[in-house]
Amino acid sequence: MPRTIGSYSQNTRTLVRQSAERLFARHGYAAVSMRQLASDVGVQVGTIYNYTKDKQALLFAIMSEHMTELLQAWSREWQSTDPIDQLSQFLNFHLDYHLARRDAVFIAYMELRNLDAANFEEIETLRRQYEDALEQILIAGKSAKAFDIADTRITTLAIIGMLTEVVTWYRPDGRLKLDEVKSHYREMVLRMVMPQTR
Amino acid sequence: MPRTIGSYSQNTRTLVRQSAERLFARHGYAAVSMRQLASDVGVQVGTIYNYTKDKQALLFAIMSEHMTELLQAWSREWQSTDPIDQLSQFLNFHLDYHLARRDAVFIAYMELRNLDAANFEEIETLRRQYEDALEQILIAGKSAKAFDIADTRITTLAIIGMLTEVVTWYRPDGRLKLDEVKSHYREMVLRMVMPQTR
DNA sequence: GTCTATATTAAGATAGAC
DNA sequence: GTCTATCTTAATATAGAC
Repeated sequence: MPRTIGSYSQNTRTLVRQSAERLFARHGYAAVSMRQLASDVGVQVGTIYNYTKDKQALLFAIMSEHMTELLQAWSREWQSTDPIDQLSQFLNFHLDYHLARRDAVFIAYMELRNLDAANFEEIETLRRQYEDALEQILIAGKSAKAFDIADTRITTLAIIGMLTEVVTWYRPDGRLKLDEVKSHYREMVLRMVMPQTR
Repeated sequence: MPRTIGSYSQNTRTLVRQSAERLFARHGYAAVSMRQLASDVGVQVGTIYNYTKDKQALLFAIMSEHMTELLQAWSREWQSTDPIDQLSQFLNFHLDYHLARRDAVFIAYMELRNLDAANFEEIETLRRQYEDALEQILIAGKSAKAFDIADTRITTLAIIGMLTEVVTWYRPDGRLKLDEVKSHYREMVLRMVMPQTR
């Protein structure tokens, strides 16, 4: 039987990337050896170096592409001009995207310490851009008096912290369905930012 | 000049512990070698093994003592019976305690992957107890109709996620004073749980 | 593109002298 | 209690054959 083009066998570059992402997320960058990675891919260690300059480049590629794709995906996603809708869209987008890419997310949050100084700066810039995307929504909503927020920066960080924490415990077969989780978070975040009469 | 008892020179056991906590927090458990640790303490590597069975025992001791002390400190702290006061006390306590012990906190959140299975279970149990301490406050407040909370477990995790995230960015010389940070978070959390008329 | 073999360095841990 | 010396294993990375 002839090989179906590009279907049966993934190329090694892809496999290296997938294995690295999974292993780094599970055991941590520093704890994973190039031999372990090679064994997981199913090649010998020398082969890995055909696809990456060194171990650091592998980590940086994973984090950098993750952050870039995250920013691109959000820029494609958002459209509404109503502050509340924008915020809801962001919450849904963030949870969907992060839960679908748990390994990359985990790495992006946990492995900052293991980046070279130059690589660290680049990733931090991207992360900052993502935080700013949310803060812009809060700022616009505050100007329009749709939101009542004392400090948009703090609120931005609080919301992202609270949302990202979901990645550490959510399981598809857990007590709550994803839609329930999303609606709970939507309610909590809206309460945080909407004008109140207490 | 005679040595002042217990003042000038800390004993090696203490130094090993302090160095390990700082180095593990900065570089990650897996990335720190016993030689690096010894050098930081100012002894040779053989000496380290007079104070720990192995590297894993060092990590477990740091995490286990941190979690135990955290739980003890909270049990000493809380007293009020009014739900809103209890929650405010928890927020203040959590931020004060976590910001004062950033290294241990960082390790306790980042290095779970590097614990042996048995050690992991033990730490998870302690962490769960701490989460439960907050959830008990929310449950009691909900029963007393002081709080309006759809799902106390989700709200517990959201609050802890949002508070702990502060550790990653707060700096004593930053834009906001600690008291300002605390009051912003108090406001956000109270909005999340208080009955609303929107 | 992958393998084997190897260079080099460093890791965790222990034994025994002082 | 600390040091030096050492065992053993494993790490990153490269060279060169197939």
